Amino acid sequence: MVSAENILGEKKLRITQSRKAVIDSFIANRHALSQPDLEKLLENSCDRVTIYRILDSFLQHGILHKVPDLEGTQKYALCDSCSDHHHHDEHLHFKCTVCGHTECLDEIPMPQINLPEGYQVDEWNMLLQGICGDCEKS
Amino acid sequence: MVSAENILGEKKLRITQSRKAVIDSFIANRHALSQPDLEKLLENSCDRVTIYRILDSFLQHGILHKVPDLEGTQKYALCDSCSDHHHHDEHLHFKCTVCGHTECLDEIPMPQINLPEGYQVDEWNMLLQGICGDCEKS
DNA sequence: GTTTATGCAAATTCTTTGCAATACT
DNA sequence: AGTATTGCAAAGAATTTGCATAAAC
Repeated sequence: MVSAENILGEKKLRITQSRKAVIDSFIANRHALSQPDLEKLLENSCDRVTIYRILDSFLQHGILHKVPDLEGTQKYALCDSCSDHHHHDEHLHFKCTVCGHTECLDEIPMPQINLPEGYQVDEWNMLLQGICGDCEKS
Repeated sequence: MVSAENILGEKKLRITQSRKAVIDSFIANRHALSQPDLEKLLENSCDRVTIYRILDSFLQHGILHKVPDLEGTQKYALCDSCSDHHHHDEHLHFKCTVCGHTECLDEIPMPQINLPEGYQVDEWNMLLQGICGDCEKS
């Protein structure tokens, strides 16, 4: 089981209340969160600006990765196997148009793609949109 | 050859200076553009707010589609075969980390993906990032 | 005690809305 | 002429920066 302390300790980052609160939000809500989402969740425990800075720092240290979205505001999710400055989030993202949540589908392999000559790919991101298993039942 | 007048005529939209200017920007720059990009390109020919409204209208009429991006500001590109209210942009997007441009790779087929039971997909978007053919040469 | 992170204030950028004036058919 | 689009003003979000205070090691 991942804990905020574990994650911060591994990355040799100071264990602060704000950082723990941000990580705990991602653990509790299993879907991707934006800065405004976090601001609402944490309005009593930490400042708006602090959240921006924590998100930046977590991106750099491979604790969070960016999640593609077509709504304008950037979303983030916990990394599974990212190292500093290099992300290895080769997985799919699924956004449900009913509940609005975006989840990482880690277990599904990324498909093979043949690019034209001369293209060099470092990172790839995929966003599927539709109705998730939970929402379809209701 | 596509022209702004053709596109607007087909969609039965009024042919205005601003709309032509927006479409011409997309034709001239072959990569995806954001509202701020357009605002710079068109600062003498049309108003900031007008650009937002044109982008909305073009999305609805299938003239433009959203392009996934991890930088926060939404990007748009010309649709190839979209109809009103339903987009068929099942193609890849490639963002070059050197020149910063995102292009549509229409000729590459979207790979097949097997989702878990109960997921229903309406739309899918893919963003590859790396170095494009042009930038790699230099 | 030293260093790093946080909070607050303020500025900047991005986006939306209302309404009167203008341009299009 | 009639209708749809635009421009302007202004408000509301989202994001960034600087600096003094507070928390972590």
